[in-house]
Amino acid sequence: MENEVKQMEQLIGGPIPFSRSENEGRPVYFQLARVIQDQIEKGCLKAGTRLPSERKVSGLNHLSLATVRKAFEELVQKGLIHRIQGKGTFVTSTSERLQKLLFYPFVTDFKEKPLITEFTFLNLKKVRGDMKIRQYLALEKNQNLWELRRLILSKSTPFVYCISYFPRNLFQKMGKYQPRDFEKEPLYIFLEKEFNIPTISHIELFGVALAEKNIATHLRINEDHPLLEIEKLIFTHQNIPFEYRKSYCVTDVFKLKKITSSYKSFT
Amino acid sequence: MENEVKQMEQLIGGPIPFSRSENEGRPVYFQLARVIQDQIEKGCLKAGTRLPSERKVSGLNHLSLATVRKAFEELVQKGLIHRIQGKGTFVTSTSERLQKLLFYPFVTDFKEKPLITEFTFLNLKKVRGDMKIRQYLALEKNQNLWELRRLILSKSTPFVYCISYFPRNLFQKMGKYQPRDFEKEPLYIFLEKEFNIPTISHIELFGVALAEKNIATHLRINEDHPLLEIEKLIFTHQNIPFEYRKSYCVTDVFKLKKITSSYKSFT
DNA sequence: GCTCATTTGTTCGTATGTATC
DNA sequence: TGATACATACGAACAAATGAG
Repeated sequence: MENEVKQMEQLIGGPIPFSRSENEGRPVYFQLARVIQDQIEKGCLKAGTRLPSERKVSGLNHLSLATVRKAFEELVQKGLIHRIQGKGTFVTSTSERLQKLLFYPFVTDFKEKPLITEFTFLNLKKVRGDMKIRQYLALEKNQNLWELRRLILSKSTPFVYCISYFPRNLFQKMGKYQPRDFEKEPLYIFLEKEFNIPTISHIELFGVALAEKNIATHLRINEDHPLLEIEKLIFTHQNIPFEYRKSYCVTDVFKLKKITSSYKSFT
Repeated sequence: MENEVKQMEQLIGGPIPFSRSENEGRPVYFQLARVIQDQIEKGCLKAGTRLPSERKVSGLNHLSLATVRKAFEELVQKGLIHRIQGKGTFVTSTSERLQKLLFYPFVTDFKEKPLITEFTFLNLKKVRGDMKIRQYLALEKNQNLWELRRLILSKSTPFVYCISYFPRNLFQKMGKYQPRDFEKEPLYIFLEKEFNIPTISHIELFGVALAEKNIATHLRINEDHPLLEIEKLIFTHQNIPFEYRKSYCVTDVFKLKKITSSYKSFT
């Protein structure tokens, strides 16, 4: 514990890499927030680690408490850190950040709770991938991909067939895991824990597709059955894409639910 | 201008309906924010109106500037108000809040910009509506609905068929508008301006449907063509639903795009 | 183009309350 | 109980943007 805090002091408690004379027009709190965010994005500050206290940062850097506070609040708003009264300030993990953001929230009706789902590992192999996918993931010529196929079930009934692609250079040791490892927790939690790649944002494209034979078999439906097709590109810090995913969903009974709010609701 | 501010002072610049002795454990800034939010939700403070300045609220209510500031910041985070240096603090309108939240952002690819779309009015009539819709919109027994049908086009090609339902009691004079009124701006802007009902949040259910004859004709496709079906329930303040919408989208060329971020990106 | 009053934005300092261990 | 850390609240000063004159 003591050791962790010591380490942080060197990073952001010590001399912060900006001087107040050449502050480039940006306010001090903004620059401080930037420096801390950089540490988090570079992976120096890992999920769960405690930052030094307001007072320490304020004292060591000759800043007002209010300034440090404002910098911290910036990062709280972004979901990068969270603060617990009496305990301290901590780097937020992907699972904490996405706790309420289910990737496959299927329901029968607006007011129903999402299905409880389980994943089944089907297949993991090395592939080159077609041009489109390689472009999405910004691959170099000599780089290859992992292709991961999974099935999502509810009460033992499969209803989503899911193909994921990952750049090999970011996930070199992915081949060493057991099928079980891909099934016991959401993938983005697995990826943060094992590869230190947090999930920050994603873009989805929704369309319709007809089931081809292989997929139809796994989903226990007829060939050419209409399916909800979702293409998803998933990003880590600094808008770097690390996964392209294609999902085929049976929506005869359950439908995919998305909630959008223009602002945080009152608590 | 002077008159507007005067009016506000009576509302939130005057004696605020809480006394510091019986503050119920909630912090002062929180109670102040709550009072202002109530005024906005009740419609007393309409979109675009200016609130009294920090100093005025602070002085008239014997509060610290920092306390008023924190209350205002709460409401800024929620998107209810926005502040402009040198000008003042203003109630945010729906169109400002949803400016970047397109309802039908269709694209050919992840990186492409959304299609420019136009709406065509098809039909508006009074209906009773089936049980399901009446439940969604929490209708009383004697209340009826408006049914609005529209077509969404891009470059004169129709690709979304859209049926909306509204409770008649909230939109009594809807029948008096011309088709043109439904076509010249997004519906949520029209509804805020004409009926003073801001759009705050919505829930969507995504599924697949086959085109029935009437819809297929309008969309210029074959019957039973597979379509992306979106059911949407739209809410105003205090989670009150005011529209149920069903959209049928042709996704052969363009796909619906959704962006999800676990936190605000840096600017 | 300039000045001045107004309004929000930033930064400093201080004190006290409250949760955690 | 005490030490630590965040949360709330107050007061003050100056910077920066805006708009009216």
